Amino acid sequence: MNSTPAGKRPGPARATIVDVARAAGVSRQTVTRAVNDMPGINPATRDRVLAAVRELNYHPSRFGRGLVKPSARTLGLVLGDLTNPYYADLAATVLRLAAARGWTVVMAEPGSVTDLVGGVDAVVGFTGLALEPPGAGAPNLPVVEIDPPRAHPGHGRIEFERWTATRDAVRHLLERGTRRPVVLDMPSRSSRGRTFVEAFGEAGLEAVVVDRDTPWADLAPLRPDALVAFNDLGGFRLLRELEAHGVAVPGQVRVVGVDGLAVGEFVTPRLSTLAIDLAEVARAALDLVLALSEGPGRDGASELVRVVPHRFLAREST
Amino acid sequence: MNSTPAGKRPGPARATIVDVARAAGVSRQTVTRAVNDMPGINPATRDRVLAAVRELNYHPSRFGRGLVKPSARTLGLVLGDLTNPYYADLAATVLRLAAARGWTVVMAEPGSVTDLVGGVDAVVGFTGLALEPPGAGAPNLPVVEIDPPRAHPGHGRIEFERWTATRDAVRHLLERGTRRPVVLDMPSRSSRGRTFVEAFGEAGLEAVVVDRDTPWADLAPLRPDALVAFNDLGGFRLLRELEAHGVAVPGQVRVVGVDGLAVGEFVTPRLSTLAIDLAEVARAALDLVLALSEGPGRDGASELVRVVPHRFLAREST
DNA sequence: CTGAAAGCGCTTACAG
DNA sequence: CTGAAAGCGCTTACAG
Repeated sequence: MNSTPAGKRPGPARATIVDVARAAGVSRQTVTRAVNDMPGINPATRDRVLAAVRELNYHPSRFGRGLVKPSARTLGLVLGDLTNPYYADLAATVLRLAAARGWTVVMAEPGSVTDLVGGVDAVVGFTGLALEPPGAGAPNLPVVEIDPPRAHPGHGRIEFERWTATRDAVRHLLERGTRRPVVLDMPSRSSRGRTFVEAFGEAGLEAVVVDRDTPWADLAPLRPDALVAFNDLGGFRLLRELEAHGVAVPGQVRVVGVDGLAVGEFVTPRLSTLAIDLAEVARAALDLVLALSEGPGRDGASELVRVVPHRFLAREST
Repeated sequence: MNSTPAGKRPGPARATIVDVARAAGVSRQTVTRAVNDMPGINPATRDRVLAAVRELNYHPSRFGRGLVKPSARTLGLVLGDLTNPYYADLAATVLRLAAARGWTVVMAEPGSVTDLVGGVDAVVGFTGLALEPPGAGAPNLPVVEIDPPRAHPGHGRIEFERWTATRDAVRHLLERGTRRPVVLDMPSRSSRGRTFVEAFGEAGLEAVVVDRDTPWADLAPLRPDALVAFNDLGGFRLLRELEAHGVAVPGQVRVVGVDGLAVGEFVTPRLSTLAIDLAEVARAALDLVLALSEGPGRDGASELVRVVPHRFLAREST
């Protein structure tokens, strides 16, 4: 009498709208009306349907529903290791903002971005170059990249403005007597590192650039009086090493980080840093994604970029 | 000749499998074969189809696909504010493990858990009591709760074993001369707080319990010589306040946290803490979810629980 | 207030 | 190697 194999069910098969309709003795769309709280349904009927819903433990399939109403949007959030509070803080804000806008958020690491394609309606994050899908050409999705090493045509972009804050930091360091600054950077050189080197240059100082993970043992021979860490986490590491070696901070060596992590308030001495308002980054990224998702004409390429400024936070380590 | 409204398209409508089939001059299932890299297709045909795929920027709808193959599983991860490294670290591990198992992870905050119901195939996390959906009865989903305040029938559960580590911590504190311990806890009293109070009791000491956010100004009158923070973040806060007030740690007051955050290594003095292996928690939770998702018989309720032990990490603050 | 029909985009047997 | 048919679970007009 029905199309299912009949008799014993193979397992805990989820109840469908048809099961509920049958149990309540109504049609499928009456179930829809009751479940989705739509008008034009007899209260008694609704109650009967909801009772059946409860009884059968029915939950609408997201697939069936998604097929029909394209409104349920899913955002792919691509971030580095959440173990780094910088990414975690950003994720926290994006999550909150996305939920407020009715989006669902799927998380992925840069390595598994391609799993996202086809599963989400838009992508936000530090996608890097991992975005190129293997076989099927570039994804048609709205993509917003945060602080990408280089612009990607067609993608939205959140750019970090570092000049003002970096100059502030350099001026601050100079005022405290810095003469031999060392900048710790990635082997491939980052925008943050270059900006610091240039700013020092403007001030008449030539900064030495070394690898971001260089231990103090290898730093000491350079006799630095200021260390620019690659990020706050690196700054924490430096602070610890300096303390272990009995080097006074900021007395002998000043240390500045980049990111503006909240935990920087808890280390000793508290870490001076180039902070960025992660909430603003998240907000800008989400706005851009929305614009890309809905806006039809993409003529003004300038529309695709949002700029968020850093600011220098002088705490105790400088 | 086709069923679409014809003529001008309303917007950037996504290409469907039918569009690709028409463009490549093949049937729908040949497109499926090419896109999903299935056997039994002429290489030339496949190339032609893939060319059309690229041209039309086609990506299979996750809804159409999901409707047919129930294999693409989605995990709902419910955690508190990722700003707390404890949750962030856990999220990082779950993400990695879930990806390895082929699951997609949707994140939600405890407040918006109900958005998840119907959108995911299982739920893991600190769901608390927020799990009760408003109208539609309890969800039929496999649910694994992490360290829940109380057991929830039918749900899987990751339990934290605190006794051993707590006794170790108390013994350690006593050896250092602790006589007036204060435990900072939630107003509603937590398992961690109660365990400490009992362990101190076993050792013949009566611990004073105060609110987790009590400032040092209100703590000082109690003349404590050991402070058990609610978690590591609270421990950091205490460390800072103590330093600001010129109180020696661990000389005058010993401080111990709970969580075992990696950043605890960077504060001064480094925070002693009750650590838990978050990777093990994540692994246990995922295993349980898998068992609940597939295992048919739920007779042995003992099967639904996994226990993960804390261990005491003596660092510098005690 | 309620229901019969059509269709969303895809895949899985089943024929050729 | 390729295609016609059926169906996954749901909602949206359209009739009654």
